[in-house]
Amino acid sequence: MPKPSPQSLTELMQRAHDMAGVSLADIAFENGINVPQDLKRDKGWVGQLIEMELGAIAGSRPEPDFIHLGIELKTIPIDQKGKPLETTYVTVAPLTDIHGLTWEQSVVFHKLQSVLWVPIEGERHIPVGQRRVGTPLLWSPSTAEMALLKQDWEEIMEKIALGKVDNITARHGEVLQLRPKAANSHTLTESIGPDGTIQLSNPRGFYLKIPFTQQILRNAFL
DNA sequence: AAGTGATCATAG
DNA sequence: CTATGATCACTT
Repeated sequence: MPKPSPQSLTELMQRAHDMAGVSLADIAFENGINVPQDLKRDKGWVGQLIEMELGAIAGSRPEPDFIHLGIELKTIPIDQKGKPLETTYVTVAPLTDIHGLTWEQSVVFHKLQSVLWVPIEGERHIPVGQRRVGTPLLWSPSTAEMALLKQDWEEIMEKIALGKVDNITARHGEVLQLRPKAANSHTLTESIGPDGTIQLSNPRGFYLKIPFTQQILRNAFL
């Protein structure tokens, strides 16, 4: 029995706050879900579990989790100090038909307009079921954060447009980086080649780097 | 230990 | 394959 989608921001935040301090095993039990021994083969398990508990719309549509509220849900694994353990995936990167695409039109821009961060204990020595949910945080980028994101996005997209996608590494970008996003390194998708024609490359995705998300969480709890 | 590149499951 | 949800695991 799926949970109904929250009808207001207030209701969503109320539900999110009610999860704080609760273990994943408890939340899984409530939803009739089994807890995996580890996340090696269940990498998206925590995210799916929280989506279910909060009543997010299921599916893999390229839309916000709470479309009617314009809010994107992101769980983020943290250590005991509250520091993120992993980078945060944002979206796949368009590698073709990007002529004239602006930052304001980009999927990254829209996805990060309003994000509900749900920190989850993520250290590997803690059994998955015993990991607890932290205090939720509704975030929208500040002017400064937005400027950093825009700058990185524009630099990365310019390289893609110039046919240099295969030369871009995760080192590019201060807060936003481009990394492989595929089943494996042999997966191919169309991209722009050095000569301007269509070629094949490993699909890429945009990720938020750890120091950036760490600041977001830190600012909220200071 | 941090950071980058690779990978896993599932829905459509 | 694309897009959703991310974490794994090797290199530095």
